[in-house]
Amino acid sequence: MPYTYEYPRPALTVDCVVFGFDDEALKLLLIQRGIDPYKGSWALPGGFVRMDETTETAAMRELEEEAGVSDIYLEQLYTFSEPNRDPRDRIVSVAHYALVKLSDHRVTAATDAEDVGWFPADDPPPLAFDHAKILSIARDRLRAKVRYQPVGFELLPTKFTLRQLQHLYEVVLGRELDKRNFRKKVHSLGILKALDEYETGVSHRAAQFFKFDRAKYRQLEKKGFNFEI
Amino acid sequence: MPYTYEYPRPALTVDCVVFGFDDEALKLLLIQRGIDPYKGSWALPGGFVRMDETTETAAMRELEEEAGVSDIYLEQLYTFSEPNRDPRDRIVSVAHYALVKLSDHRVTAATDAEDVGWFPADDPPPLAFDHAKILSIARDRLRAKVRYQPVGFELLPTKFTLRQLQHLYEVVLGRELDKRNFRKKVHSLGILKALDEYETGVSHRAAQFFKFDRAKYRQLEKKGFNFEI
DNA sequence: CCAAAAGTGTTTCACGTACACCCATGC
DNA sequence: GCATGGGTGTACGTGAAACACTTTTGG
Repeated sequence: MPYTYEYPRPALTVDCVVFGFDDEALKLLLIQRGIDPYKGSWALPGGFVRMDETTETAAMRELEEEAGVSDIYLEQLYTFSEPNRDPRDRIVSVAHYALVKLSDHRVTAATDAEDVGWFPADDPPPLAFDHAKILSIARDRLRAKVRYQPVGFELLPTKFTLRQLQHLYEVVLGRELDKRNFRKKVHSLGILKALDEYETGVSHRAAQFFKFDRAKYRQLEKKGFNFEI
Repeated sequence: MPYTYEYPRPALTVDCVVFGFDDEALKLLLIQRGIDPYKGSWALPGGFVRMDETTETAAMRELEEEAGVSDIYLEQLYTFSEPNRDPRDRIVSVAHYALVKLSDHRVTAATDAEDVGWFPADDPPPLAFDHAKILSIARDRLRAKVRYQPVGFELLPTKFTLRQLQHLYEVVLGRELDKRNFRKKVHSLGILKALDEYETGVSHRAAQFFKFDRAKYRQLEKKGFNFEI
């Protein structure tokens, strides 16, 4: 125990709320804890912050280590500091939230985790610590953010149909959208590029695939927009 | 040095960006550091988080201790964790921002502070550590928040004129607003109560005083609104 | 030919924006 | 009486919202 300080210090951890989308529902990445406390419970991936990294770096590292997930969109959410949020010790946690393309990420359990998996973000299993509260705040943030930032796209595969995009917005916002108004709005933003490719093997008219216009997408990300649909 | 741990821990502090409004400009509360590092420099008020308090509690306590400011609106802003942001040690800081009625708060220097004062938020003196960056993020947040939350009111005295309210919005948003449209919008929100009181001693028609309808104000705070003016 | 989803325009209404004059008060 | 800011209404344009039918494909 070589680390000694004049005053007591809380331990500092990160937790990650990782959202994915599978064309049906919004999913949440959880790990099953392999150690106490809450051994066997499902929890948000996360861990201790090292002395040479920012919390964002720590969050990315933990996701890679615990779930094999890398190269994702991630940002800071909120810092949770209630003195008794962890039964062991005073632990302050900086929560982050992340968006991934589910199709690109096969998850694999690793250090400190017995298992890892995707669960419905609106109906997860009981969570360890105060993770249910963290999740709730992350859902609110995603719902708010989707209205003025094109973050929704982080959740879709590179090529996608307008139906997929609309369904994603419907799931995140929790209500149905009008097809014509949705398409009008999305096209008016000018961030989609139509591909010369269509769905195959569907028993109805094949939908066209789209991808993003990266330049315009970044531009819009910066100045924000108003998705009032 | 009685506090030892198995792994190294960053120190945890809070910093506070306190905004005030004096009918002219947006002001910022700063303390002059009485101890090294950056002794003599101006800095955001703040200090170490104790083991039995949340960061919000710590922020309130430090404001009371260092500047004699209490009973204010305060919320968490962002956590800064760059490993070299403090030259002494690895210090992670949870920044908060606060809004106060300038007229209600005479500030007084105290512990660890040589002096304390209000400075123009858009043109402060050179700041210690990474506090200029923290201030910049706080200003962005205030500008964004004022559009969908009635936070502006936290900055005004209990009784105020529509002119004062409009001027506050002009200062925060950084542009002039149309008087008639502003009044139409504010009245349509229904959160003001006209008082039977008027300015005195002014060499022009006396303006009417208003205060908030607390109930409707809280309601609107919860569900947000759209101040697109 | 039937089921299933793709794709496409127009009308209506709410709200943001621009804009000019009379009123009350102190000096 | 004049300088100063308080207080008021209307017309226009943009953008969100509501809404129905034809097209394509597989079985």
